Amino acid sequence: MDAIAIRHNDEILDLQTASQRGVEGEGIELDNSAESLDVLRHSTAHLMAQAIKSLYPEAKFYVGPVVKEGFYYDFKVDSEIGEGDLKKIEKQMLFFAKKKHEIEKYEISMDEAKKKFANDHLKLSVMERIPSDTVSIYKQGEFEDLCRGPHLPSTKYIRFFKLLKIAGAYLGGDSKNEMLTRIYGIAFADKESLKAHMTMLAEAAKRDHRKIGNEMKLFTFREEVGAGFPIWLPAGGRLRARLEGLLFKAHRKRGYEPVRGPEMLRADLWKVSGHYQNYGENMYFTSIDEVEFGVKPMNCVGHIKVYEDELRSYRDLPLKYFEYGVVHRHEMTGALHGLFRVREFTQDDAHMFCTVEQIEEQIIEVVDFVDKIMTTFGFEYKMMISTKPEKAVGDAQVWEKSEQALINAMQANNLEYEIDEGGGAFYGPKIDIKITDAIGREWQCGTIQLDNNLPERFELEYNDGDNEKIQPVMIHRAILGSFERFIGILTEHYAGEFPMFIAPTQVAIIPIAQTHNAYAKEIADKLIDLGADSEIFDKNESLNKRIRTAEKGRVPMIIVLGDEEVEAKTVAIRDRRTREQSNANLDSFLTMIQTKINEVNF
RNA sequence: GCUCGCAUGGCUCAGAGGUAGAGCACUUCCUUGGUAAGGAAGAGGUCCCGGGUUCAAUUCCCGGUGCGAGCUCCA
Repeated sequence: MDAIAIRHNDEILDLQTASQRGVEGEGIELDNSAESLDVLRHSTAHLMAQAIKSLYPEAKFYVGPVVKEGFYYDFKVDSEIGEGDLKKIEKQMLFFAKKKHEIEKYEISMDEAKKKFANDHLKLSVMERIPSDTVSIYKQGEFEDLCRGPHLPSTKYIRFFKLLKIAGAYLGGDSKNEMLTRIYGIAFADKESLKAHMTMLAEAAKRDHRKIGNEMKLFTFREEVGAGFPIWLPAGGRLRARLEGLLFKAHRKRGYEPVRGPEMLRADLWKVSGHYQNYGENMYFTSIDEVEFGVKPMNCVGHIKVYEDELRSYRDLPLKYFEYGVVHRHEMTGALHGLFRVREFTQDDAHMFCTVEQIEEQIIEVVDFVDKIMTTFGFEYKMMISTKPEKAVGDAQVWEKSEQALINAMQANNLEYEIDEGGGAFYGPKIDIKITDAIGREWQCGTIQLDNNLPERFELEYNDGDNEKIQPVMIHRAILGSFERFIGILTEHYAGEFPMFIAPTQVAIIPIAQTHNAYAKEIADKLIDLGADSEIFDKNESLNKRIRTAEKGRVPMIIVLGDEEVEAKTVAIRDRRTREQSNANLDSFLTMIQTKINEVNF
């Protein structure tokens, strides 16, 4: 296979640039490696621009970068372009690809470039952001574009691509600027990968938690209730309660104490914490007896008040408080999205107060906790450590020690992690947990954040062995993040087919005729004693209909009861997924359910 | 918050300037069925809200609210 680019001193250079500079390096072939796809997608974006230009000669182009999920190009045309035009553009792209245009590169000075694109205000504004004196132009056929590359040697390599969606986007991402048209697309080195990607997208749409949540009656939203305020329906309530229960026990086992702060606290406290000044526009305020109150957007202040309830000794530390904290945040309307982004949600929040020396062991413990939970749900995950940003508060030494503690914890656990330099919060470094779901999508859930700021602001302290007052370190952490978001992710991860231990209903019981109803009820009662929820499908409908209804309800286990079962004290088990049937006696069935429910412990 | 689009029974959707329809779900009756839709009858809608145009608006226009896509934001 031909090389489409080379790696030179850790830099990816296209062949045009390499020959221009007269350098050589390890060849990169056209495959689905990250480097290769980068080049391919970048060139596909250009091919799209070429196609658009030929269809809409007045088109002006802004930027067309490669992003995580493909590429896009922002541009402006006079006529309206809609979803339906994508096919047409794709066709034109194939036409140019088949022409096998060589992609040439040449450099001109910034002044020349400004002249060249004098009547293209979009390109001019791109150039304003380029500090260098010369710019490069890439040319394929008639089409030329200002670009830094790297690009393929020829359009002939572009074959497996798809334009995905069309949307508006502001010039430079600033809503004060004009709106451009953006088309997103994706490209791969081979047909199979493109197909797999398209299948994944279709699968993702099928798994949309808003759709499944509606079908399974997990939750709903109502216009009259307000945007971003979810309503939990009974089935969702059961699922959520199971999750909460499991997690509660897991916290207790690890020495966390349940606490609870009020929903609203006096605004003065939010001034002390700094939220009033820095997060105020996301908060809801009200006034009670002429005193201003703020509805909590976070739980830390409440937990600080728990800490302050007694004089603390180093012997007490670490102190670990947890709360399923209901918080309100004023998210922008455009950001709201199902359960993923709401204005009221419940965090599985905890705060640890400890000494600087204890940071590392605390982190290790949390990381282990995270591992337990995420592997139970079948998520792969990785950690991202974010270090000190430009704007930061606190002692430089504490920063350094904190960051080192995070890295040590990773290494001690042999965990894969990445570092986001300067990505930390202003008050401390953090670890974010990114999970990968069943169809390969990444989600950010948990986070562990060290905080030197709030202990300072609230003047927290403990007495050390010499009876000196020392400021404790505060660690914020959430593992699921929020129940809302996590249940949304779980719904998509499992496509609604929740495993037994969190399913809203564990067993569907289908008595064949009315004479079997008593036996059905008897089993349902026994299941409740085991902590399992069941639903009896005894409506006046055909057996087939009731089995179908139970199947569509995504209940993990279905049992059918008739004369034989009543007589022999057995159940006929139907596996929802395989549609296979088996028989078991009642006791061993109950034991099996109990085992399945209890086998999960975080 | 911004741009664009959408809003019709519980759900999924069709429809027209002259006050509405389908499927599923629901109710009642018949059917008592052994593993993915048995049959019949029936009930149910201020066509999101507020203005405007019109003899007449659910339909056209404006504003609001909610939802969707994207941007932006995310202590």
